[in-house]
Amino acid sequence: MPRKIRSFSSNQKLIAVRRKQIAKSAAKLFVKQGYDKTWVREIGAACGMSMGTLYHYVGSKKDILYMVIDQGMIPLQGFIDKVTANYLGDSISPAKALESTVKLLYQTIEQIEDIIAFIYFESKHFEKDLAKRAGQTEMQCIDILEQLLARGCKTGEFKIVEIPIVAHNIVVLAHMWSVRKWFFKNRYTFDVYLKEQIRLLIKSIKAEA
Amino acid sequence: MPRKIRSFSSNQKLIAVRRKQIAKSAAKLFVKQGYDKTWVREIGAACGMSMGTLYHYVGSKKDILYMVIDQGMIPLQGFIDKVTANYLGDSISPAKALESTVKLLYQTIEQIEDIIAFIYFESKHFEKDLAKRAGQTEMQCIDILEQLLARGCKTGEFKIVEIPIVAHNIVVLAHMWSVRKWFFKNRYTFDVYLKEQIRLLIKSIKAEA
Amino acid sequence: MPRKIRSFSSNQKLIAVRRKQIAKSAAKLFVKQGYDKTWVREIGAACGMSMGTLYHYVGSKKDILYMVIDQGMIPLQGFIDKVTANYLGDSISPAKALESTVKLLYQTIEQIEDIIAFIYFESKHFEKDLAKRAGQTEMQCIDILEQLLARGCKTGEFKIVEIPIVAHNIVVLAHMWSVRKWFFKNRYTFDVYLKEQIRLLIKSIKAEA
Amino acid sequence: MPRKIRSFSSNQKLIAVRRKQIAKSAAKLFVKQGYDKTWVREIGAACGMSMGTLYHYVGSKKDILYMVIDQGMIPLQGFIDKVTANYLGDSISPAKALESTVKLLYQTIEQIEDIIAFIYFESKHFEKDLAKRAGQTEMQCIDILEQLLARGCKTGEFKIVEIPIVAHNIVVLAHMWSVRKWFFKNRYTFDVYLKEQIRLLIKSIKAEA
DNA sequence: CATGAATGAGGTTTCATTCAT
DNA sequence: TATGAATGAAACCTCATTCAT
Repeated sequence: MPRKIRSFSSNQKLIAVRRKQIAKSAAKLFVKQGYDKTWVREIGAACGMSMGTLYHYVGSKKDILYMVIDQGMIPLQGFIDKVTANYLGDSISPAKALESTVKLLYQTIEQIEDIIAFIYFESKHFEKDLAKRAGQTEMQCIDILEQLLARGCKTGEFKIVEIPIVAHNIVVLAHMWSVRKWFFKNRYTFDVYLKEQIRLLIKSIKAEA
Repeated sequence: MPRKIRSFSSNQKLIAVRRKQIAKSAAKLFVKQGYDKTWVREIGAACGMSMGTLYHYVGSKKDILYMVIDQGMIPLQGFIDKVTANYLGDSISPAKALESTVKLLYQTIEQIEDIIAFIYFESKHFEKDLAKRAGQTEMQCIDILEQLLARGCKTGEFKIVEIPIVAHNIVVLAHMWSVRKWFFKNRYTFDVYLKEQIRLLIKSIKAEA
Repeated sequence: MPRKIRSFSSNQKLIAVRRKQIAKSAAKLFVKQGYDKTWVREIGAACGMSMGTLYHYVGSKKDILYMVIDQGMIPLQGFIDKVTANYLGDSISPAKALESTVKLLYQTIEQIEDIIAFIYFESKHFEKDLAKRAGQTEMQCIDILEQLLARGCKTGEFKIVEIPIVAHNIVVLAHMWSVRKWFFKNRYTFDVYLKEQIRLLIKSIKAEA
Repeated sequence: MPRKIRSFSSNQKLIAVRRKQIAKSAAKLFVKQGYDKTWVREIGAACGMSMGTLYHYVGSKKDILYMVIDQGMIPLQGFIDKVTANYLGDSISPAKALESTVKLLYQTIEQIEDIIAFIYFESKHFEKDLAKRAGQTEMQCIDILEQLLARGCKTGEFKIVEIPIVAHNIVVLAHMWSVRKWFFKNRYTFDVYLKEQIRLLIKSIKAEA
């Protein structure tokens, strides 16, 4: 259920084009400066629209924020779809499926690392509505991971006491690559970080001989 | 080196008392509403001071923010001191020392969970100065953990490829109890969360037989 | 090198118009009430702009002060140009040239008497930058007078021991018509004041037979 | 008629002592920073009184300003008395009397140059009442000079068209040593300035042979 | 007689949104 | 459909003065 956004235009195609332009420019600015410190005027300038024009396609600054978050979540939706299609079935071993899924998750999150960091730093200022929207996609990711972990436990490959905690850890540690860049930037490449986290994860959950 | 804060009073004891009152009230409001959305007037009202009075003990709103962060860091400093005194020596086995330290870290962070969450959500808007101040304490925690992990590797109890990543994970997952309350609140008690994270940690790093 | 002043408009012509309006209204108010006791709100009201509008064409109250001073200095710049063009050459006798120049100087200063008085009363509170800007124009006037006086000394028409003091006296006494209106207003017309000061000046410097 | 200043004390002697302390400290601060930018708190600190104590001897910040100006005018009153006693009679030649008087005037004003500059820069902010008070002393000086000049005209030593203008010039140029220090400081000593101004004055008014 | 903690009205500046052209 | 000038509420900080002790 997308947020209803006011527009003074009736040309649906044009609306879509303009909104995508707006969201793209706004995303960059929001990420760089934060939501509050970005002026609508700046967003307009960044996408070559006057303020009047911008307000023809968008009802408020909040609307733009919603658009940015929604745009940002698209790759994660892609991740969910892909995993659901490929890794949730019984055809692959749980360990393999988990590893592939985690790898894909990390890569997806790295793709949108700016948005991820932005959400961490600004979500407090989100209205309930928006926070829930951002949280939902994430919950779906956790959900998928829980399913994979559960399957591994059932087959005896994994031994886990609290599946939600493990699933949650996976997601959070994927986020941290973006959120705590200041710590990792000069220490590791993404590939090393990913490989190491997967190693630790597997070791922590695999059933012992 | 504490930040120099202006005061119009010369009664050091009173200054300390008032500032503690201010920091306490401000912390609550900052955590609830964010820094920008909290008015100085509100802080004054919350601690029963007029704005004029408040500004006798504090030079600016920024000063209050510094005080809040500094106050918040005190328990963590205590943690650092305690661990340095008790667990860094050779008298205890690395595994025991690590477990005690992690437990203490989690408990300490839980104590100041509001501040921790606040820092996560607002640090992006902090001035360099303040960000560094908040980051420093955390780096000290990571540092201590790295030492403990290194000792465990040397004795052969642990087997770790990238110590900084493990240390970092420990701290981050401790934070997450505060930052992502919305996820855990209705699922686990703090004790279960703590116990489970420790179990996962130990399993992920212990040398295999 | 004019001060860079922020504006949110890109219509240069409009900016110029609005700024002139603002400077004009502000000048009146500054002169009447002083800088500190004039509110930006008042300036806005005086030129029919809301505060928001005013701040579209001006970055700060200080900017307005700069504009007022710069506007005020324009006639003096005109004076300098005119004298440089007409009276600094050898074509006119030094006495004639001096007399014409002083007359023009007095008339110019009378034109901007409000600004002159304002600068006397407020320059102490100006930032270095602005004080220098206001002082520079005046130094140019003194400089021109020194040249004229020096030429008169060379031709033997004048006999002066300390040229800078005489030049300085000329400028100061021209200012005084503005600064000390309370003394002269009910005693003399501008023309009598001017004529008399010129007479005294000439007598004080002319070489005796 | 001195301004009536409120006091909570009834010990007249103590009142006088305290007020003198206050005026002295305040004068320094007013001169250095201007009236508005000097806090009552600062004045208190500068003369070692708490704000409460200060307000026992003084009714308001304005009162302090009055005291400072009145204190500052005392040397000028001395000048007036001395000249009245010594130079207004017929016993000395007008030229001699004028020269001595002008010299004394310049010296007196130099003594209180800070206050003189302060009055120039701040008098705009004075209430009518105070402006008049400061102006009155000055008018007395001008008056004395006018008498001396008039006598010289009567004896035929001077030839002056507009006596008030000359008298006024004398006073103003004496002030300028204080007000425009930035111009003279690096060019002349006080003695040279004084001597030169007297020479110019005499030449401009003496009757020709 | 002395103290200094408390008060609170008042001025500058920001920036999302509207609406006439 | 596009423009951008205009609006004005809202928030930080200052500092003279009072009054309980």
